[in-house]
Amino acid sequence: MTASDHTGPVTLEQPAVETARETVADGIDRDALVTVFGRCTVEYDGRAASRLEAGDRHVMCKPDGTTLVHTDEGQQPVNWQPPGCSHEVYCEDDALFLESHRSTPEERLLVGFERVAQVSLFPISDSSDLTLVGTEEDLRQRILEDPGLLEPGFRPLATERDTPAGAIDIYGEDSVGRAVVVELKRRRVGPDAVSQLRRYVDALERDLHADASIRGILVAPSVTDRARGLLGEHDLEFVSLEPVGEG
Amino acid sequence: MTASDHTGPVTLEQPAVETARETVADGIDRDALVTVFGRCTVEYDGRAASRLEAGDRHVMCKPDGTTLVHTDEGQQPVNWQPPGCSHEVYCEDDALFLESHRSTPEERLLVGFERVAQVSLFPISDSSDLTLVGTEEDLRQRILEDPGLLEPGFRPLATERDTPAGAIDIYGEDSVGRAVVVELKRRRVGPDAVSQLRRYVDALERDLHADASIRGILVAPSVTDRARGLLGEHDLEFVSLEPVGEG
DNA sequence: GCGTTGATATCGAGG
DNA sequence: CCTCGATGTCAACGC
Repeated sequence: MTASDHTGPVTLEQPAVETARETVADGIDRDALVTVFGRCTVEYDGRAASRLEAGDRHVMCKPDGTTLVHTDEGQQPVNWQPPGCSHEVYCEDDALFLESHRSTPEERLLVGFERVAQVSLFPISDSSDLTLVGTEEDLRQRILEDPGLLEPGFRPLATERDTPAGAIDIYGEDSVGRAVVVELKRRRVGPDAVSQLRRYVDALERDLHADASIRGILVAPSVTDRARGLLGEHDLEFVSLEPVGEG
Repeated sequence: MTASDHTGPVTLEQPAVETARETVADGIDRDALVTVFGRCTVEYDGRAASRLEAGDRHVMCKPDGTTLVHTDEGQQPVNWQPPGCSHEVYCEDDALFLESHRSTPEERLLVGFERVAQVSLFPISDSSDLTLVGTEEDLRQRILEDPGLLEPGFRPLATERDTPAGAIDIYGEDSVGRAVVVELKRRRVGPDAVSQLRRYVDALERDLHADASIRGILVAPSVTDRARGLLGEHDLEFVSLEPVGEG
């Protein structure tokens, strides 16, 4: 390893299409992150089908098989292909084509550049992990470490307890020994979460052949009006709690 | 307007941080799409909180306020900020900082480059619209144009019919005049869709004070085993249909 | 592979 | 603004 290994990006501006093709092919071959900017059309066919007429876009091809087509607006790419695809690049009729394909499901993305304004290759290999705080897992830990946050006398007995309807976030007992199903959400909840909790409570009642009713408690920072109504209809309860303290 | 307005991308390689700052600031000011590649740390604080240690990443700032931080892997950015944020750029301790901020909710993304390998400005303004086929809306149109696809004698009466639980995709009557609630899904469905349909049927029964039971039909290409079981438990029906014909 | 659920989901429509 | 549901959701984890 020498200092020359720290090669920076390679950039071509306004390249001829054949030059662009060679450079992109080389980048893909060397597992570089490749970007192409220029005027292009985009076609997708697979889980759905779409077409985008000519316009200026920024295309990124990652060594893991991802392709992203970005315009000047929006967090989401206007078109894309997920990881695991194989990239191909070729010229035809004086245009540069980037094609990204996979099976299961069968889908294909084709980007055709009538004009290439820039091609860049970025040597990149990022091993750093993101540390994230404030997830549903944090909320679970918070309750397991201090079950009294749910209600005085609550005792957790299991997490991820499986039922025919799916896994229960926290299963436990209240101060008088009644079974409790706890469903956690890291943010404000709507009707879906109530239905989900109801499914778990129903499934557990069948599982346990319970004579006494099982309590269901939804834990989240807050709840919408419609969801609160559903909670009442289904005899479910709500406890307000955030994933991190002092939030 | 002259031909010189068709200025291509501006690219700097291995710029000094102050030069990079000026160029990025100029790009943001001129509503260009700005990319910065180099070794950086990333901090986020808002709906959750996260930190990413130093590594090589590709950062994109869009004129609509979006920021995206991409590594060599994954379709999703490792960190980001949604549209509507304000970009800021400054130097401190010989490092280049990109800061993206918004309120409601209060959140902030800070990218600190200890080394900038490339800065690019892309002049871009894309007006082209994506045409997409194979959506839930296509499935609805397909049934409305040929209600017999659902079952012989089905008559649609309304779409988006509102109930206290939300809007029903298609409301209609079967061949003997019974009310039918139709829930559409463009792809294979799990338990959630069954619960959703059950909510709608329940809400409509209350709304209509119906003595006769209301039928609920889930329309999708296919259904998981667990969802099929739930359909049976809840007296709901399933019809297999895809968003596009000959799919 | 499929099934299920979480996510800083994102996005758009509607009130 | 908030609420609600679709998405070519994506991604992780379990089976």
